[in-house]
Amino acid sequence: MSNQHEDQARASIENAKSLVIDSIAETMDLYGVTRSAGNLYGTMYFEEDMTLDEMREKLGMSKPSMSTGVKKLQDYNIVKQTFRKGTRRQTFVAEKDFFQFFANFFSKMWIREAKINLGAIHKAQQELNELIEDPEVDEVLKNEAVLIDRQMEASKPYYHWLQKLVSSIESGEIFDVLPIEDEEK
Amino acid sequence: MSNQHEDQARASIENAKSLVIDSIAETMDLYGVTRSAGNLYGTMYFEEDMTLDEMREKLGMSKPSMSTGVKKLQDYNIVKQTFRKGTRRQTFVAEKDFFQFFANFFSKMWIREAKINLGAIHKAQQELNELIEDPEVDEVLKNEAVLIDRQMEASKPYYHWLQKLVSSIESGEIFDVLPIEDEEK
DNA sequence: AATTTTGTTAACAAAATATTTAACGTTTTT
DNA sequence: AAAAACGTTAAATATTTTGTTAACAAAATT
Repeated sequence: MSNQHEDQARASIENAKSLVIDSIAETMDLYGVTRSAGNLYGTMYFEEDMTLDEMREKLGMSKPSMSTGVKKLQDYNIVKQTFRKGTRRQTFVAEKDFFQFFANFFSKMWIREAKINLGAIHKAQQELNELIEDPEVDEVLKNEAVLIDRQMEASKPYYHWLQKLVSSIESGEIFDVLPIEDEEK
Repeated sequence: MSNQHEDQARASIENAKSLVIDSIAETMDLYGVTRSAGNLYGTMYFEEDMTLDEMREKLGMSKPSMSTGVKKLQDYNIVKQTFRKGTRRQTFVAEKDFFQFFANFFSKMWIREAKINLGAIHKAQQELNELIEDPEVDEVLKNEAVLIDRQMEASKPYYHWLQKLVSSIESGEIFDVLPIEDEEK
C-alpha cells in the first residue's frame, strides 16, 4: 500500500504538472481565453480522453462549468469529442500537439478578424462613397471622406495577408519556411 | 455655417468611422484586449496624436480611464507617446500600420508565452528528475514521471519555434516568404 | 512662493462575468 | 413502463472587472 515515500513522490508529480498547467492557463489568458478554460485545457493536456465527471473531479468544479468550459475549448478548436467504447458518457480530448494548437487557434482568430473587418470596411466605404458622389456635399467634407476612405482601403492588404498566412499555416507551408527544429544544442 | 446637408454628411462620416472602430474593438476583444481599450485604439487609429483630454472628449469617458487605457495599449506596444510642441500635455499616437501592429502585438505575446512556459517546464522537470533519480521511489511512479517528463520535453520545440517566428517577424523575413500583395484583382 | 495644470493613485460604485444549485428533457437501463 | 443516468438550460449568487469621483503628487506658470 501507500507509504510515505510514495505519497511524497505522487505529490511531486502533481506539483510538476500543476506548474505547467498554470503556465498554460496563464498564456491562454493572454489570448483572451478565461483562466478556468485555460486551466481545464491544461488539465486535459496531461490526460487521455475525459468525461465531464472526471473533469469535475480533477478541477473541483461543478458539472455545468465543465460543460460550458469544454464547449468554449471546442469553439477554439483545441478540444474534440471522442468516442470511448463501453461508456455512455461523452468523452473529450485536448489537442496535445502545440503546433496544431497554434494552427487551430490562431487560424480561427485571424479568419474571423479578416472577415469582421473587411465586412465593416465594405459597409463604411459604401457610406463614404455615397457622400463623395453627392454633388450637394461641401468640398471640405468630401475631402475628409476621401482621406478616410483611403485609409480604410490601405488596410485591406493586411487582412488579405492574414488570410494568406492562415492558408500557409493550414497547408503546412509555413513549416517549410520556418522549420521545426528537433532540439537546440 | 452648418446647413442640413452638412450635418447629415458629417454624421455619415462619423458613422462610417464607427463601423470600423467597432469592428477593430471586436477583433481586439478576440485577443483578450478589453472592449474599451480596443475602442480607444480604434478611435486613435483615425486621429493624429491625442491628449488624454481629447480622448476623454471623444469617448465620453473619464480621464483616469483614458490614462489606464492608454497605458494598456502602450503595454501591447501599439500606442506610443509623442511630443507635440506647444503643449505641456502628453500626447499619444496609435500604430496605424496594421502589419506593424501585428508584429508588435503578437511578438510580445509569443515571447511572453515562450518565456513563461519554458520557465515552468524547467522547474517541473527539475522536480520530476529528483524523483526519477531517487532510488527509494517505486518503479511505477518513476515510470509515470518519466512519461510526463518526456511530454514536457516534447513541447519545447514548439516554444523555440515561436521564438524563431518572432525573429522572422521582427526582421521582416516573414514578408519575403509571405509577401504583402498590393491589391487583389 | 502661491496657484494652476496635469497625470496618477485610491476608494468606491456599478456592471459584467463566472459559478453554482436546481430543474428539465432526453436517453438508457432494468 | 419506471427509474436512473447524463447533459444542458435557467435562475440565483459570487466574484471579478471596469469605471467614476475624489484626493494626491509633481511640475510649471504666474
